[in-house]
Amino acid sequence: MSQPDIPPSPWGRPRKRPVPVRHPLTRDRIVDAAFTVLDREGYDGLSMRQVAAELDVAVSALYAHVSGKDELLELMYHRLFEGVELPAPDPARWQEQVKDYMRAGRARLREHRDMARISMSQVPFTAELLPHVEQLLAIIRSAGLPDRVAALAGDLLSVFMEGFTLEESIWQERYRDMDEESWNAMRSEIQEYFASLPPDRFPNLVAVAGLMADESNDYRFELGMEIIIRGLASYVGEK
Amino acid sequence: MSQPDIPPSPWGRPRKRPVPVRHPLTRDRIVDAAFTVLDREGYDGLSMRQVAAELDVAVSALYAHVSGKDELLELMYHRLFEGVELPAPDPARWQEQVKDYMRAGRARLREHRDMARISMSQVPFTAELLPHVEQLLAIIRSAGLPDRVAALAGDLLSVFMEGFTLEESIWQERYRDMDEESWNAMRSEIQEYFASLPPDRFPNLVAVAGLMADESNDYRFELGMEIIIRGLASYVGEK
DNA sequence: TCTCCTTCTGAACACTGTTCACGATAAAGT
DNA sequence: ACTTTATCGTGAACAGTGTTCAGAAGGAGA
Repeated sequence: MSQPDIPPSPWGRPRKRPVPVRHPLTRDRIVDAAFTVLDREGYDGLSMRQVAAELDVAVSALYAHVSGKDELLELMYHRLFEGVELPAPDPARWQEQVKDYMRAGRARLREHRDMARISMSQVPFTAELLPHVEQLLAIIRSAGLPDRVAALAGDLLSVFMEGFTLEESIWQERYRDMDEESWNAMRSEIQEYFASLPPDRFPNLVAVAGLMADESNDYRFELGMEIIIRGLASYVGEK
Repeated sequence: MSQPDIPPSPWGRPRKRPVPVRHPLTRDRIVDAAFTVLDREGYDGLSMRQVAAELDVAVSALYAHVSGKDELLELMYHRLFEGVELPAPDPARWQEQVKDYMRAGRARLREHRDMARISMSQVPFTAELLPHVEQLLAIIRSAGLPDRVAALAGDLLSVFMEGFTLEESIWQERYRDMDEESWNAMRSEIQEYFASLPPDRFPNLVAVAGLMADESNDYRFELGMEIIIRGLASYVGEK
């Protein structure tokens, strides 16, 4: 089961040695608690002290298992990728496979409040994540894209997925403590606002006002993917 | 012209004081100081106290002009858009116009350290920014894209621009305090690292290793824009 | 000169991430 | 069984954060 170790990336931050603990505090338990706090308090309320409190433990105890908050965030980010299945590349279905990869990513980001914010400040090039990068790259390269496009496509797709989900979650967070009623009021207010802009100065915004305040994020995400993939597909066969 | 300081005699009444408030605090001066601090200390070092110190003023003075740090960040974000020229849409050149818009955005983000991080957590839908959104939308709609695509295109393009620049700046920041030499060492190390991955498990990463560690960010940005625009262009005429 | 009013100050509050000398505790050695 | 030893967790402290608020300073108007 144990594969040969992937050498640690030179830019990754040095880890604390994984000391086998008999009992309680482990990195995993800390990460679990961190997610609990994140979901309850949001990103701005995610503090080492809150995590420690969640575990009924002194703050300083955390630092024996985790080098600091940065590493904790990194570990949370890694959680995102745990247990995702990586299908074998099927050149005939590369577009659908890419979309599935993106959909899965967005879904996982949405599982935890403010997760997109954490994800955005991480660079997915640590050793643990290489298999996923490799897999996406495999799917894209199997489609017959030129290497210079393939090398960028992963970034492009990830940036869209994370950025889109981040924007989604910012809106969501902004109206977090609003009841259904005032949220609907707000929505129609926004729509009215766009529609009521001076049409001579904002003709285009007014024209698409209905579409912009439309809340079908799923559709918008699908369309965004389709646009990018069409762009990628236009390079198939090029050198 | 300031006079040389005479130490106050301990028995005398406290003199009226050192910093004459020649011209008063304004939002603009505060934002200026914030940028100075940002460039010197980075995002994590951008604190209200540092900004106040930059202006030789007590922290609490800031709160008379700015509701809090959030608003300060928003004002900084608005600065980004000040003085950008908005060309009249020319349907024949829409692709180049979109690219120019993106290039300008990236350039402005790169003018200040960590600016991409600030930008990423802002949603460009405040009243001051509407003309810019309108303008980009005008260019896109002039190209003959269906409205549902046009309504998303602005988001898609912005997300790419900001996300790309953010990733750029994360790398840049990570190796901020490195001299030229150790940075080159690091670069070849990274390239070696990718090339030295077990080829049976990471055939695709190994294959494009050279391209990934390639540092021509400008080229990658151009290519990314081209991909998205090709995707958009594929919708021209569709309904 | 006296009052009003705006602008700025100083101190305080409740937090934050991180470090470190110190105890408790359980395993290992005798 | 008793002692040693090493590890894990504690509590307190440090230096910093955003924000608030009573009050002082200074100029304008009466």
